[in-house]
Amino acid sequence: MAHAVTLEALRVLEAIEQFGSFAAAADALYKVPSALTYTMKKLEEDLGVSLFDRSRQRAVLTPAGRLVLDKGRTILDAAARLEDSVKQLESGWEPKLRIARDTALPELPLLTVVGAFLAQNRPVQISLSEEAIAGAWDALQDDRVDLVVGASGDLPKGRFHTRPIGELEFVFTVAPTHPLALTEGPITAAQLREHPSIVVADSTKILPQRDSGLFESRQVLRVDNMMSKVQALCLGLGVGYLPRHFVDHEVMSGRLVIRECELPRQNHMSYIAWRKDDPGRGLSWFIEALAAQDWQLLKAE
Amino acid sequence: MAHAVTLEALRVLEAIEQFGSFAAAADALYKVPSALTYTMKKLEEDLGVSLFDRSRQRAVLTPAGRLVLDKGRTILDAAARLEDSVKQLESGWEPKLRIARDTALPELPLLTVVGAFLAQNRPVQISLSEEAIAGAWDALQDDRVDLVVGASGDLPKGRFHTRPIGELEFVFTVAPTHPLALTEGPITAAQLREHPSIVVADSTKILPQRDSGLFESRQVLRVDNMMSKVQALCLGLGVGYLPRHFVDHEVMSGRLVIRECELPRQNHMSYIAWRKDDPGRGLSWFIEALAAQDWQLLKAE
DNA sequence: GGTAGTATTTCAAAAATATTGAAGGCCAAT
DNA sequence: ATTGGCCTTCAATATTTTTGAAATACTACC
Repeated sequence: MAHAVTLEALRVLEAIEQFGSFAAAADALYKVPSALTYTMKKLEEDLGVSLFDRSRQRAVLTPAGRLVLDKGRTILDAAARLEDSVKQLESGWEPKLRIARDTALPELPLLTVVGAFLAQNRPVQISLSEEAIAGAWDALQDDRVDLVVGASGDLPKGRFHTRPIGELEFVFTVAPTHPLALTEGPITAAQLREHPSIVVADSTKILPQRDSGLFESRQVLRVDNMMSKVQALCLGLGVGYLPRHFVDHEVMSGRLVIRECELPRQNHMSYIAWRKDDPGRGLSWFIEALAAQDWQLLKAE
Repeated sequence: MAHAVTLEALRVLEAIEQFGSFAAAADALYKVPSALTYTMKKLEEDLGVSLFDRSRQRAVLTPAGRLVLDKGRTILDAAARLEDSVKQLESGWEPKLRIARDTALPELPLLTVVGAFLAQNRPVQISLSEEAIAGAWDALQDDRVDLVVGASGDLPKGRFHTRPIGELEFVFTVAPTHPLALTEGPITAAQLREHPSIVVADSTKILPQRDSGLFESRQVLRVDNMMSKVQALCLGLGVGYLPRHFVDHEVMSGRLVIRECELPRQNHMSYIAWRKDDPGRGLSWFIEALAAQDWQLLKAE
């Protein structure tokens, strides 16, 4: 057979893995188990590999099966997106719009904009997700999202369009109960090393951990989003820089104090970014709306 | 119908576009034209769009058809690679290995290594291509190649493994007949502006042109590889920096002269780079062989 | 350790889908 | 106008997929 794999076979494979058995998958697909057996047998035969270990009752994926499943998923994804693109071509509205927010940005402004969009009752499904550090770029890169809010850092421009939305300002904070809350003068690098620091880890799965807090601390606690970092700081588990807009409220309520630190953290420009495909009407609307939104950052330009 | 597209339909679509007509595609696919009509009709029906404009004798793609074709191609590609990965899983040898060389690197060392590989008679098809500037990274990114030799510049590390192979040294050259060949002292920025410069353009399709020669010249001639640049320089069409190893031979034969220039061009480190998938035995072999090869660069480290 | 229950496969029959070839229409070039 | 090439339609045919019943094998539970 010239070409082994079919989307149908990949779908069946995915369902089997997802539902845990041929029988369950057959139910979900409104088919009969033997139909799945047939499809999988054929795929195995055509690929010349066995995809399942059938030595026991419950069929379990072989490494080859896992490989085909993993790569197959991205193919199925791409196929689904193809269908979406076609729909977009008709109305101009994309059926789905996936938006990621960098964890350093406040959630409220985004939700406000999303609310305004939903009120228009467009045929566009919105998905929101949160990314940290380079994760936002990666998500865009890998076509896991269509629009990123708050991406920053060394931007892999070129394949993306970007638009600055403001500058993130970081302040060094500790809990009022923390030893470093009471010391005199700016906190030194030496003092820092004496205390754990809280760091938001890169949400990228692929990257070797690259951290946002850069100082070398005796111990580092990694969390995967900014709210966790705020919590950890408030509890006095460690010290670290926070975006200013996160801090104000906590300082007011006495849960955190701002200190000066010898190792300053650069401000960085925050962007919205999207892929250089032709944007649907939904994406275009969001770009404008998000750019006009107040993100509680230092003014852009 | 739940899911419209099938790989088979995409293949047919691609063949029709490639061979220019239903009839020719049918021939190529060893089918009869009406079979293709049937497949395409079904795809159109399922997608709810017409893919061909049939108002005239020869069916021609509609914009929707073009869209499906373009996106479909990458899906077909991915499917083909899936099958290759499965084969790789058995023997360890990947069926195909696509290697890109940055145009700033000499071709000979690569060909030497490739020769040594071919002599081993492995079941691996090698494809070579040439990229300029960021094109190499993009090719890797987009999965158009598996291994890049000579990538440099701000490297989007993280999702790639890299290994330095040496430092590229650039020297400013002009033809002996060129007016700037005879001036006194280092060439100034002002003098530069008086003459066209030859620039290797980014081979990336997506990026807005980003050039490797950075000075502002009155006029810029863009070429897409280093050999063209050498030719253009030898002909005295303009001036520009060249990697040293390209220059030696031309200087010996009197076709170029080296001048000093006020706007120096930084050396940059050259890398081999590959994706962080599990490498096949072919890729592993090449990584070692290429790293051990003498690239006529300044020594790495 | 037997047994009921569940999971998968096998197989032949039935259903659905794809392919074929002949016929027809239409365009374009001679 | 005529001819030849290109695409579609349609009914017949071939192929592929689905089904359900029976067979086999494993698990877990008494």
